[in-house]
Amino acid sequence: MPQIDTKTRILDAAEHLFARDGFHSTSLRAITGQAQVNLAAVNYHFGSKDALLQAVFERRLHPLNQIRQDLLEQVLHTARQQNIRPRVIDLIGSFIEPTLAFRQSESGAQDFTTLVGRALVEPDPTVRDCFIKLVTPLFLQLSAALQLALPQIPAEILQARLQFTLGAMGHTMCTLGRPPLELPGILPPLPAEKIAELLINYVSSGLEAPC
Amino acid sequence: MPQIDTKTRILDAAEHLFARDGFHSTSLRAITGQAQVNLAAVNYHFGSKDALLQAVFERRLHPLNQIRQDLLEQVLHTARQQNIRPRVIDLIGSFIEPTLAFRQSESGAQDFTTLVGRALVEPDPTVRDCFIKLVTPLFLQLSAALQLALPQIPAEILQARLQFTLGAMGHTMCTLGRPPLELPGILPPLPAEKIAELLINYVSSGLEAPC
DNA sequence: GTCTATACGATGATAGAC
DNA sequence: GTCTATCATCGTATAGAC
Repeated sequence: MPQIDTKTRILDAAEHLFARDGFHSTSLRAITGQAQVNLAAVNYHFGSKDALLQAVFERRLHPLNQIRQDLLEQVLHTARQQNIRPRVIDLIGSFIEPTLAFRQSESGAQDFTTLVGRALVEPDPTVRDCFIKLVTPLFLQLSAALQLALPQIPAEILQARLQFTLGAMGHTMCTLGRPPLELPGILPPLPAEKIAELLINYVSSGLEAPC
Repeated sequence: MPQIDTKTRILDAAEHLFARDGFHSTSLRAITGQAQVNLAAVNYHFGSKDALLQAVFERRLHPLNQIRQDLLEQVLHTARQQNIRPRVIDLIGSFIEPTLAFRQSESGAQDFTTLVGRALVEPDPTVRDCFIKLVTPLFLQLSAALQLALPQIPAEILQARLQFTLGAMGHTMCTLGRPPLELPGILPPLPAEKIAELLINYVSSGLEAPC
């Protein structure tokens, strides 16, 4: 009798191996081997390898996006009440801070951020689209909120800047555990909370820059 | 008789397939098949699959880094002559603009930027280290130059911000060709030159932000 | 419902004859 | 250098035990 149920064991193993080796380089046999379950269990519980990938994304993203969305709406609500524009730093904070907190708390979350980093640069639609469609709704909300906070910035410029932000954030999250550039002349890495604070500061400044 | 020599055909095919499918998911057979050369030719010309990857990186990075370094030294030289601090926007421009120009000009450069994007998030040292060691010298020079331009920023903060910059830049370069988020509510993408200008503006602002 | 054992067809790696 | 026979491994499907 396993302590953890089969579905979870498969998800944990898949998350780890997809992050470490990439989706296409990871075989179902490697996953079921690590999870100590039968090969066919993947097909039984998830239907296919693609569906398993989607389940790996959903398990983490659904609760995380819920938190981010709640925070975002809270920021917007407060601003509306006070009849002022929301602050960029608060909007961005509602997006970045839960991500960081989540990454620190849950075991396997580090693997997950690596997987997200991979998905962001993946040209193959199997992996990329699977991730993109889960974050797009929230991303559009954030985009609209930032447009509200920065009405003087043209929409297409703001959108480009949001892409830069996504890149900075994704890269930071998925390389947080590792040494930044493993070579001499590099200072020891800062603690994750400090990095998050610096990142929010950095991207806020970039988003608000005069055109 | 081929119009292009065997080594180049292998490099072109490897660059394309490594970018599209990832290093580990690309077989030598796929490469030699696309290049229309014999399977053994890879081992003859490059020695191994790993060495081929390194050659793919070097072919693009050596000339590109040379240009970036020349530009960087030119910016530093001008500042020294005028006895003023170099401007962040010029330093960052010397790093980003040649990359963009190169990406636009050379065929296959788009594949290459995708490959770089992959290398930046790759946990496996085979791919990652191979790339990192080729960009580190220039990266350290840029880091030192920015420290000169921004003496009021503590070194460890500047270093974190440089990592954010690397993330924003890497992500931008490797997703330039694709639609940013392929869903409704998204505006048509801007031309690459405009994106580069916005990116330089964005990261400069982020780097210079008050602590 | 859950899980296991096993099989299938496809694809790719490997090594030895030519 | 090339071709080919052989073998390993892939994702998926199915039959049946608990």
